[in-house]
Amino acid sequence: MDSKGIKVLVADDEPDILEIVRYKLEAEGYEVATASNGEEALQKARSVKPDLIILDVMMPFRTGMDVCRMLRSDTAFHDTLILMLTALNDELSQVRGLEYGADDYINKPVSPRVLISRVHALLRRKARNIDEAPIQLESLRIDPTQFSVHHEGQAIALAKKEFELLYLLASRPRRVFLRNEILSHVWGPDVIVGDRTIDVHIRKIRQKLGIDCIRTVKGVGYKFEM
Amino acid sequence: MDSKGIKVLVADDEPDILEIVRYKLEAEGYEVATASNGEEALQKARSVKPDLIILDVMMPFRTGMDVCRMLRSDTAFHDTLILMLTALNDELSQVRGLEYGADDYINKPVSPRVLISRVHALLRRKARNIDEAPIQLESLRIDPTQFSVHHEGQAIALAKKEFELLYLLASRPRRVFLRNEILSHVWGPDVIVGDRTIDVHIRKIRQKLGIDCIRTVKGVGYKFEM
DNA sequence: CCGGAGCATTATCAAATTGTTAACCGAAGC
DNA sequence: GCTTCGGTTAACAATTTGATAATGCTCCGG
Repeated sequence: MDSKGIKVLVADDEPDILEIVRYKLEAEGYEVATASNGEEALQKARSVKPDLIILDVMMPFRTGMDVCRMLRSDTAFHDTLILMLTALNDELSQVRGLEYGADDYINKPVSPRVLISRVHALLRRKARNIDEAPIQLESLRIDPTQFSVHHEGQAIALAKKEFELLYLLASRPRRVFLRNEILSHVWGPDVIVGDRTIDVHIRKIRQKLGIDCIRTVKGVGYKFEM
Repeated sequence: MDSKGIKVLVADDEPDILEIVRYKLEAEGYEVATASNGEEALQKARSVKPDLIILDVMMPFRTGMDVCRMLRSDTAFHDTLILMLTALNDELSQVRGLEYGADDYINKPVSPRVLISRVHALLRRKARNIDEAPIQLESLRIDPTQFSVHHEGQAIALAKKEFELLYLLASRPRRVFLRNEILSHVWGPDVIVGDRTIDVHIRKIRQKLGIDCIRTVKGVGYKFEM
């Protein structure tokens, strides 16, 4: 239940890899910025203020480790996640990446699947630690830290999946979420469930909330709108 | 699931694997073409124009990576999905598969179930290629992210086809779109529908919008103009 | 004025999509 | 072990959408 306006900066000097990673991340709903060298990565980090930075170790102008170290010494990036991509079996850089304060690192070559799942994991971790922002929309309050939903002061009990689904939709009011997106965010990227499963959960949410705030966009998906 | 008219090309030099994959894919309703070496894969790709190509890395005449790279350098295959089958633990080819622009890859041996689910996932993503740029023309706002149209603040509900048609026209104001162009963009390149179908949708849009912003160019097509 | 070409409109029907209910299954609690 | 709850699925109902046919309109040339 993430990727509401979550920004990821990807820095790699290989244009192809950059594009594939961008594609994959965007398919998961993240906002993606890219940089093709260390210097650009620093600049973009400052202008974009991403939640997560994926850094290739080997880059022109500044190495990923350089960038990592500089970001970490800046308090503005204190809780920005950094994921390092290290060269094949270059264990030394793993160590040093860690020393410089990366939150995770992956050995190249890396499959897109693995990368995405690590990204998810990192962001989930961050979300838990830092605390996810409660959403307040008119009289409806959705608080992920308490896992609770209140409407006009009344507590409404939602089951886990129901809550996650509602939280996803409400995290970006009026944006349409395709059924695929919903599946991949609430159920996970590779989970296969039946076609009617989403509907049923939507129905339960509508039923329990008692207010009409989830719109069906036929042939497309669902969106939250008060 | 639909998978109507979706074409998949499978290239592998193992006849048994080829047949199993073909069988599974056809059972899912895909149209399947096969090739048993790299050269043949290239030819078939050009003649069949598949939506997705499954490439074995190790093939005679041309390796899968070779084929992948050649296809990617051809603009006609720019948005053709490529799924690479790599030998077990052949990590090097993973990297290179990525560099050459495969959209995903799977390590052999692969279970048919997994293969099918990856294929589904890839095609779903492709299907969802909404251009995410909202269009704002005077008091009319067309937002593909929200799948919504607003005129002077008022939301106007359009059905999917109507929305896509309007979005196409509005994406290039004052440019005339021929009926063929409209058909191939909104309905797809190979869909055959009657002559009056476009008219009917145009009418519905005009009706719902309430403003006269779609001009008929007799004998030619339609254009958007505020 | 007439007739045809091309488009607009409307009604209608089939297909696609979603809503709803009930039943099932497994895991967590009692 | 029994019960409850959440999650999933299946089956069917309800709704919406898209496509077509039929008909009307309008512009034009003859």
